[in-house]
Amino acid sequence: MAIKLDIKKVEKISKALGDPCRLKMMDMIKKQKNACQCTSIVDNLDLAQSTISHHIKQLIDADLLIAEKDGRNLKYHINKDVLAAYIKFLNQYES
Amino acid sequence: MAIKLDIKKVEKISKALGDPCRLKMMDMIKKQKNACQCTSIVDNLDLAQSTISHHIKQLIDADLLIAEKDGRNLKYHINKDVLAAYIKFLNQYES
DNA sequence: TAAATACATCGATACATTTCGATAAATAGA
DNA sequence: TCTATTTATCGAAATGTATCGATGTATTTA
Repeated sequence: MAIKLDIKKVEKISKALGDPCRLKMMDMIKKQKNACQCTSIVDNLDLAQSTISHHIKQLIDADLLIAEKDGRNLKYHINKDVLAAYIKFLNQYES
Repeated sequence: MAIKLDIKKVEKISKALGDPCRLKMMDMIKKQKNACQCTSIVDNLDLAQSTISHHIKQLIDADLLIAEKDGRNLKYHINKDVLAAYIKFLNQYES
């Protein structure tokens, strides 16, 4: 079933995507077959671990990422349903 | 020809869409057949004219809106090419 | 030409976000 | 159980954004 986003949610998703670090994270997670650990993000971006954690939280709060426990680590993957809903919302402006 | 967005541009567009006032403006402009004057936005949102002007500037700087002179007024309409390119960028994350 | 209208710009203030280091919490493995 | 590892949280400092009122600029119309 398709998700329907309200305007508040669209705002939150847009905000989450409006930062270079978070866009890079999305890229990394996508490239690593939609599963990526926080530690490997810390290794690849030149930011403190607490900062990365803060950014991930925002992507999760926007429902763009889903976290999944994997032993001691967390693996993240992209929430395609929400992304699709966001794209659908934007498509509205195209017609 | 299709527009290709770099990451900096994607960030800017996302940021522009990450504000409730600006989303409302996009809605208004869409509903008024993609052409809308600043004054009518001021009438509909409860914000000072200078604030509206500031928001419009950001949508224009992100190339989401195109301004067009219409006598003493400016008319705004949505830049569908840029919107399409933004959507295309996001689609990347879906596959 | 003068007045009115539409929009932009400026400076100030309030609010939000980014970033860090320090530290806490959870858990895997010795 | 103890230690090391992974992630989250907290408080503080720096930076960025939203908002306003006042004012500037351009243009239409009286």
